[in-house]
Parts: sequence; C-alpha cells; structure tokens
Amino acid sequence: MDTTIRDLNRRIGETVTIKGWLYNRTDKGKLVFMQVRDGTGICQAVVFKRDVDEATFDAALHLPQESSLIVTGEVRADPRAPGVPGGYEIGVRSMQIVQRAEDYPITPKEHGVEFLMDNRHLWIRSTKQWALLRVRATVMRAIRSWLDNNGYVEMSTPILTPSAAEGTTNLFEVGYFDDKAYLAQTGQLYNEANIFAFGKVYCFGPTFRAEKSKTRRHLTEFWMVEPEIAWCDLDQLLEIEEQMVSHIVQTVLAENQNELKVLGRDPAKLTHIAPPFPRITYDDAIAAIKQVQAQTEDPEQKQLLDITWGMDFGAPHETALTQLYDKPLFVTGFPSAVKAFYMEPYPGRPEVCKSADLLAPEGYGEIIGGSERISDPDLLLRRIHDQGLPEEAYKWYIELRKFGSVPHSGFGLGVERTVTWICGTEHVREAIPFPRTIYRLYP
RNA sequence: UCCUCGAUAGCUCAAUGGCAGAGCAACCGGCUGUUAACCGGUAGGUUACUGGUUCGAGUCCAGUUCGAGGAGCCA
Repeated sequence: MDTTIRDLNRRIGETVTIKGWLYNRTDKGKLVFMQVRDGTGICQAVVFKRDVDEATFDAALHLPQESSLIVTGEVRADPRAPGVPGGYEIGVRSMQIVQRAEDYPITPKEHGVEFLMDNRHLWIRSTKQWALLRVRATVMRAIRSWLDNNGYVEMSTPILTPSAAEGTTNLFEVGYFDDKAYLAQTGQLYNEANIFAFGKVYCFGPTFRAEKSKTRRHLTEFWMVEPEIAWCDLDQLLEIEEQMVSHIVQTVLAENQNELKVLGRDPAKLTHIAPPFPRITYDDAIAAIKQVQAQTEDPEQKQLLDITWGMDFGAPHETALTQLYDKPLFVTGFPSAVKAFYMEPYPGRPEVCKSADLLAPEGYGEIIGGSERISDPDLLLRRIHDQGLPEEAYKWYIELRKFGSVPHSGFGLGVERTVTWICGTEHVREAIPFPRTIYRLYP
C-alpha cells in the first residue's frame, strides 16, 4: 500500500513504498542519502550498500536530481534526518527508477530571478515555492469555508465584459466576434445585482488589470474574492472583513506549520491576528504620516513620504502607516475624488466617502479595498455624470437602485497579497503558480 | 513612462585597457550519518547585439535588446 511522506510519523517500524522524485542526493562511501519528495513533503531515503543489491546501490549513487522513482523500505525515526517535516527516514530495501532525469537546471544553490522565472514550470517543485503555493491553497479554502459557513452564496460573475465603462487603459481588450470585449477587473457591479436576489454573495476568481505597474505587489492577472452584502453599512463591513481575515490567518497557522517553517516565517507575527483590527481615518492617517516624515532623517525617504490632504497613498505611505501597528489596519474615509464613483459619501461631509482599505502589517500594503455603495439612484447618476462616465453603460446598474434599493457594502480581497503577507515573502509573483506581470507571459 | 543598476561557463559571480578565472552543477575517484557534506581529478567560453576609440577592449564611448530594484500608474 502506498504511503505519503506526510503520514510517515504514523508508520514507524513498518515497510512502506513511496512514489516520488529525487530532490537532492549526497553520498558518503557505502551510504547514499536521497531526499525524496512526493508532493506532501520531503523525506530522506538512506541506501546502505549492505542492504541492497549492487545494481541498486550503483543506480542510487548516480541517480540525477528530479528523477522519478519508487522506493520501498522500513520507516524509522531519526532526529538527524532532514526533510519536511523531517525527523523520519526510510531504510531503502528496493528501488525502482521510473525515469532518469537529465540535466535538471535548478540546483539547491542560489539562482537569479530571471532564470527562476524562465523555469517557473520547474521552480514550483522547490521547497519554498511548494510551501507558498500550499499556503495559497489553504488561504483560498479558508476564504470559501468562512463565507460558505456565514450564509454567503457564491456567484460567478462574468470575465468577458462589455464596452469599457471608463476608459480602456487598464483593461485587456479581446476580440468578441465583430465587437470588442474586455477582461473583467472586478465582479462587484454584478454582485450588486446578485445581492437583491440572494442577500449575501461573493465571487471568487481571476481579475485582469493592464496596469503598467512594475512593483513587488502587482500582477496583471490576480485572484480576488469579492463579497457583497445587502443591509450592511461600513461599520458592519469592517467587522466582517476582520473576522474573515482572522479566520484565514488562523487556518494557515493550524494547517501549515511545516510550510511556515520552510519559509522561515515566524508564527509569532501571526498568532495575535484576531478582531478587532485598529481603525484610523484618512484625516488622522495623513497626520500620522506627516509625523513619521518629520522624524525621518533620510532625505530621500522624507521626500517619498511627502503628502497633502486629498492625495491617494503611495507604497511608501502605506508602509510607514502599517509599521505603526502589529495588526492589519483599516483606513476609512478617503477623499471621494481619489476613489470610485459608487462610494457613499459621509452625511454632511461629501468630500470624503464611506470607504475602507485594509493594510497588512510589516509594509505588505493594501490587501482589501471596500466601501458602502451609493443606494440613491439620483446621487449615483450625478456621480456618474461628474466623472464623465457614459450613462448608457450603467443603465442596468442604476436601475438596481430603482427597484427596492437598500444600503449595501462590499469589498475585494487580493489573494496573492494576502499570501505574500502571511508567508513573509518579498514579491507577489511567488504567490501564484504561473504569475503574469507586465513583462512576463512565459511559461 | 521616468530614475538607478545589470548582462562573462548550465547556475551564482570575479577579472588596474595587457594570457578568460573561481565556487556550485555535470563527469571520474575516495569516505558508514550526510544536512547547500567534504577531499582529489576531468571537461566546460561567439564575455547579450551592432558600431566606434585604441598597438591592444570583457573592461572606455554611442546605440539596440533583454532583465532587476524603485517611482509613477493602480474606479
């Protein structure tokens, strides 16, 4: 019966068979130490010359990295054994080589970014990438389980969308028979229709943005979950967000200790992630950034932190703000002028809107953007006109406010940025199996 | 789009304008506990491309291509 490496701790003393790939190998005289991975972990398989026939020992001695193989032997606990989780090894009695790999390009040594990205189809086998993508899978599962268990109905929103509502600079254009279509950069507008049928909904899928961004936090294709809730104001929305994000983090802590260890991520940075998250208004955030700026010695950093009321935050501002807290931080009440047309203004203070960004700690930046939506059809129409948007394209969207309009709110959470933060990783490109960036469409 | 930096062996990188080098990987040999092992040996080059300066260019100059970091952009 086949066993997985993850289950070896329950098979000590038994003879098992592992099907996998040779991750690394070293030898010492009459011993060959093979690191075998099977997708669930890495385990050391020790080939001792006296325990196997000569052909098997000779084959093990010369087996190249990433060859596929089937090994059979007795499981034993040994604190010297490396691997994931480590501490267990197999004393090999027999081995079948399924395919000898030749000249596998990625070695356990250091490599550059371009080389690794060119070899992304192979790089995902490396332990750090393996760990990141397993955490990503946990994050996606935790998102779905939290929403499903809290009464949200998953809705599929379209990826092909009609004529661009507000310029095409950030949209990928595709041919649509004799017409043009655009790849969706949000499912929100459709979800605002869905809530009137289902109350609480979410969509979860890839989104596309043709931004010419060249930073560690941008992809042109990324995954976003977008819940939308009827009868929900901004305060209630923030409570939903902090509960869901906390659930995601706690699920990873419960299920991915091995992966976090491989990544060198200190769990102590995550254990305290629980409601409530701190909240700060845009007004106070500007003041806080100015204070940090005043205390900054470095003239270049001082200039990057320059900000006046009315400006949107740049990456340096977000970083400075989040370093003041050890939990994700809500920033509420952004100027309406820098936010989307559909955001509800504050009563008596129309220059700011009921919007909230959630900024991850340690400078990982915005992981959620959300807001209360305008529910009054006349105000919505005025905002569409103010921003010079084509009314015709929004006909159906405005109509939602004519047939039983209610206060409602929603948000979008970026999966890759969330994974990057939880894993303590440098760049979002490693948080998705095959990243799409401005200069990368291969493999 | 802008700023900065880079491109040399399969990989990561050295080389004052003067013989093209090392480590790792590969290959051969040694070692019964390796953790990116260690030790000895072998093989491996259109120095991104185009042009220029020079007795002589990997090195200096100009242009091109590709990449990295940052900024901008990011309803």
